[in-house]
Amino acid sequence: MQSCRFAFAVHVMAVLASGKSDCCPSSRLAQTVNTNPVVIRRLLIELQDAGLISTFRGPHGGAVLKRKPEKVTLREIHSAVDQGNVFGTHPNEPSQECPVGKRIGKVMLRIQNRANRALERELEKMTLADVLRELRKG
Amino acid sequence: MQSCRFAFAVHVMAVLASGKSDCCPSSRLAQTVNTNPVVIRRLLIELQDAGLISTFRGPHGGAVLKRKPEKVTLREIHSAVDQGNVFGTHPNEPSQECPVGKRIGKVMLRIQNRANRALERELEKMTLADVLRELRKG
DNA sequence: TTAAAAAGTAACAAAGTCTGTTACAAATCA
DNA sequence: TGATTTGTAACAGACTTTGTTACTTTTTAA
Repeated sequence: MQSCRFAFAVHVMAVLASGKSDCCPSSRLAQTVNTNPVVIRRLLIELQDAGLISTFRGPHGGAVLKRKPEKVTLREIHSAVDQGNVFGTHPNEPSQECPVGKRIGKVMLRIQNRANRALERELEKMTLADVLRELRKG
Repeated sequence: MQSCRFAFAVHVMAVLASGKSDCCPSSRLAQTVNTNPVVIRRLLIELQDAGLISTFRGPHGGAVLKRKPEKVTLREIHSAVDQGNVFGTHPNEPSQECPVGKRIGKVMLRIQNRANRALERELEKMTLADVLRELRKG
């Protein structure tokens, strides 16, 4: 299966950005995403490490955005929660006796890098503010 | 983990393209990729369905390219063996009571489509002939 | 006609990943 | 001091992926 962490993260960030409340606890985020609070907290840690949010403990604690939605790109959210490879590589080393097998690894790495960067470029074009606009449009 | 099918498929196509032999059996392909012949045969079926190769049974059977390497893009190879979503969506339906949860699905679909298309555009720029050139360069 | 070689296919095992869950420790506030 | 919330560890269940075995079907050639 594919990971849904990016979808969860965009959802969480959108809720925080449309925030009527200052601090949103993981329990509330979990309700709207429809998952377990621990799943959300694990996400929040990654978003926090990426500098996108802050979290606070204790009563009235929770998560808040550190930046305005216009200043948060989807690339930042993506790279915060998803390790960045679009597709996988050979799990076992190919035959070093075959001229293709001997060098395919390096070539695949270049292809991977180009694919990763293309994805990042596209995600860089979209901000959390764009997501909010789309949400309002319906 | 991520699927390595695309890497395997590019490897296989490169071997077929650099083909000293007309027909390459799955057993030989499996050797250079370093995996099991059945894994290769499953790939070959998908490449065949995509119109990129032909396979033949019986002695001296195996796989052959149907087109010249210059006419095969990496996008074609990719879409032949990888279902085309860069990242996953919510496994459980989000809360329909939350204004974000209610509409995030559609918005994520648009984001997904843009990401998928960006990846395809990049892979479309590279052909199997480019891969062969890179392999020779080292 | 028969034997050998190859793809096609089904069934299953093993490993890994991912989400979800429970439980508890640490921190914070009233 | 007690309530609330994050942080964190441990584990279960489901799913995906690769690899493996075994068998059928097709094809070639002796």
